[in-house]
Amino acid sequence: MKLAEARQQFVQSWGVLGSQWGINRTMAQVHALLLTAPGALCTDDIMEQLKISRGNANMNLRELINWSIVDRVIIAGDRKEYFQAEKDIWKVATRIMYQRKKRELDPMLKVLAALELVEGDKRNPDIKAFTETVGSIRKFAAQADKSMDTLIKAEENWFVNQFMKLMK
Amino acid sequence: MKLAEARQQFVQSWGVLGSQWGINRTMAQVHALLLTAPGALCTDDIMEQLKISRGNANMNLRELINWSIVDRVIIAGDRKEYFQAEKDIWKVATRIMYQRKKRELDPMLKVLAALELVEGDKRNPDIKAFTETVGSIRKFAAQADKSMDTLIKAEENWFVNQFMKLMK
DNA sequence: CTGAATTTTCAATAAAAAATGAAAATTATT
DNA sequence: AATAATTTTCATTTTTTATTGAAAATTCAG
Repeated sequence: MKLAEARQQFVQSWGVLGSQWGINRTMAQVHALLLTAPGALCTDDIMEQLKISRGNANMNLRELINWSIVDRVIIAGDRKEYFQAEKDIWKVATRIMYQRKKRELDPMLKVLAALELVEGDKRNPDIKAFTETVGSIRKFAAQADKSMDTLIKAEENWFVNQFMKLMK
Repeated sequence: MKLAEARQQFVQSWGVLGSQWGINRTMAQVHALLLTAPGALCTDDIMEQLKISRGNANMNLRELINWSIVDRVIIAGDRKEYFQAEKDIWKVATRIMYQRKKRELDPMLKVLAALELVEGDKRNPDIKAFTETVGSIRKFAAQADKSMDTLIKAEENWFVNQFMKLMK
C-alpha cells in the first residue's frame, strides 16, 4: 500500500472508531490527519484533504485544542495559524481520559451519590433493589475514577512505567 | 427524593451517559429501567414507562440481550416474555467491554497492523512520521486489548479481586 | 388445525447531530 | 488609520441516526 492510501485509510478508520465512541467523526479525522502528518498543517490543508468547510475545520480544531491533544503553532513569516497533534500516544490517551472523566464520569458520580439518598424504608424491596444497584454502580464508578486519576497523574507510577516499557 | 423520581432520574442520566459513549440513548434507558427494577419487566412495561413504541422497545431489548447484559425470563402461566438485567455490575462491565473490544478494538488492530506495512523508504520523513505514529498506536491498542482480555477472563485474577474487594 | 396473543420486521417519518458558507469579528501589515 | 488577511460565529441546510406503527411472522392454547 502506498503512503497516501494508507494515510487515507487511517483517517477513515480513526473517524469510524471515534464516532462509535461518541466523538464527532470529523473531529477524529482531523486528529488522524494531524497525527500522521510529518509537520504542522494549516486550516486550508485540512479543508482540502478532508473536503470540509472552513467553519467545520475551525470548530473541530478548536475542540481538539480544548482537549489538549492538538496545539497551535506559529510559523515565522506566515500569517496563518498552524496545528500539530501531540504524538506521544500515552499523553493523548491520558488527556482524552481526563476530559471524558471530567465531563461525564464526575457528573454521573454526583448524580449517583444523590440517588442513593432516596427516601423510604430500606426493607421495601423496590427501594432495596434500587439502592443496591445504584450503590454498586457508584462504587464501581468511584473506583474507576480513582484508577483514572492514578493513570492520568503518574508518569512516575510503577504500573504505568511497566505498561509504557511494553510500548517502547 | 421519592423512589419514582429517583428512578426516573437514573434512567435519564444513564441514557445521557450512554449516548455520550456511542450507545443508543433508548437502549441505555431500557437498561437502566431493568437495572433498577425489583423484578423482570415485559415489553409493555417498558413501552409504558419510557413512552416508546413496541418496535423500538423490541429492538433495544434484543440488542441488550445480544450484549449479554439482559436475559429473557419465562414467567409460568404468562404468555408474554419478561426481561431482567444482570445486576452484578462487574459482569455488566466486562460484558460491555467484551462486546466493544470485539466489535471495535479488534477490527482497528487489524487495520493498524496492515497500515504499518506501508511501502517505501523508511528514511523518507513522511513515511517515518506515519509508521511511527501508527506503530505506537498499534502497540498501545494491543496492550489495551491484552489488559481487557485479562479483566474479562479472570475472576481468579489477583488484581481483579483486589479491585472487587474495594467495591464490596 | 384454528385463531388469538405476542413478537418481529422494516418502509416511512421524525428527531438529532453535523456541516455549510457567508457575514461579522479579529488580527496583522503598511 | 486604512485595508487586507485570517479566524470565528451561527442561521440555515444537509446528513445521519433513531423511532414509529402497522403488516407479517411466529408462537401457543384449546
